[in-house]
Amino acid sequence: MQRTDFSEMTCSIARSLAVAGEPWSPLILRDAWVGINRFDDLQRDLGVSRKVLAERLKHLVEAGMLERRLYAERPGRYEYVLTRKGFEFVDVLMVMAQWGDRWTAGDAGPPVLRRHRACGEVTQIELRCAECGEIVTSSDVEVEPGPGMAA
Amino acid sequence: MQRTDFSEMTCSIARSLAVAGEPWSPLILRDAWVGINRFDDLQRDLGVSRKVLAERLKHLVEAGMLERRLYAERPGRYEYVLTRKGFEFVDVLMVMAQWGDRWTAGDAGPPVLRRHRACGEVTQIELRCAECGEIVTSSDVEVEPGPGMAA
DNA sequence: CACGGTGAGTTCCCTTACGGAACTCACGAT
DNA sequence: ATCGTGAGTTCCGTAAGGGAACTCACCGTG
Repeated sequence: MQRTDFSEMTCSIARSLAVAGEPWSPLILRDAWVGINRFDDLQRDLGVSRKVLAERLKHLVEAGMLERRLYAERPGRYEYVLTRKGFEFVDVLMVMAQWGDRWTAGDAGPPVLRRHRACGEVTQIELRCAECGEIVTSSDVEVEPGPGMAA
Repeated sequence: MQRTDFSEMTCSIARSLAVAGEPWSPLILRDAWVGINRFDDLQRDLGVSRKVLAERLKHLVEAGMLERRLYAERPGRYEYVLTRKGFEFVDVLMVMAQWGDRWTAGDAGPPVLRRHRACGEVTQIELRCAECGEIVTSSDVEVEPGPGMAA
C-alpha cells in the first residue's frame, strides 16, 4: 500500500489508483487479461517478488478486481480471474498501452498489437464522445463539480 | 523500498508506468491539466510531501511530460505545464476517471463531470475501433506480437 | 515407504523510498 | 530591519519493496 491512502480523496482518478495503482497492480491485471492467472506464472512472468505479489493479489481480490477461483482440489490450487470490474479496468490499460506504443516504443515499434476480433483489424482505439460521436481529447473537455463533490 | 525499473520491459503498459506510474504522478498530471501548475499550489492541493513532489516534477520534466516554464523573473518563479506528450496521457486519466466514477463513486455520484466543449454535453467517453467504428471492450481485443517484441 | 516435485504462499532480513517538518535562498513589500 | 512568498532542499524515523529461503499439502515414482 502506498504510504498515503488515496481511497478517501474526492477524485475518481485517486480512487482508481487506490484500487489498482500500486506498483505492479496494473501489470498483474494485464497478465490476468491475457491469460496468466496463477501465482507462479505471474511471478515468473513479471519478476515481482512473491511477497509483493501475494500482497497485491490479496488487495485486488478484496477490491473486487480479481476472483480467487479454485481450479483443482486436493491439493487446493487457485487462479485469479478478472471480475467484471477488473475487465472494465482493462479499458484503461488498453489506452495506456496505446499511449506507451506512441511515446515509449522507439524505432522498434510496439511490442504487442491489439486486434479487434469483430472486424479482424489491428486496431487503434479512439476516444469518442457518447453524445455527439466526435473524437474527444483532453483539451476538448472541461471539468466541473459533480454530485459527489464535497462542499 | 527499492523499486523495480519498468522502463526496460517489453510492454507498453510497463513503460508508461515507468514514465507516469509512480505514486502521485498521475495526480500531478491531472492537476496540471486542470490548471494547477505551481509547486506550492500542487503541494497544497494534493497534500503530497514537498520532497516527493520535487522528485516527481523533476522526473516528469525529464520524461518530457511537463515543461518547467519561467513565469516571473527576479525572483525566478516556475510553473509546470503539460507538453503534448503529457496532454495525450490525460486520455488515460480521463478513461481512468470514468472507471472510477462507475466503480468507486458510490451513492454520492461522481465528484466531477466532464463536459465536451464541442457539443456542450456532459460526456461519457466511448472507446471505439478506428477501423470499424464499433465500441471496443477488453474482451473484443486479442493481443499478438508486434515489431518491437524481442525474440 | 522414502524421495523429489509442484503450486501457493509466508517469513526474514536488508535497503530504500515516503511522510513530515524544518530549513534555505532570492527577492519584494512594509 | 523585518516579514512574506515561491520554490525548493535537508534531515530523520518508519514502512514498503526485493530476494532468498522456508513451509505446507499433496502427488507420482522407484
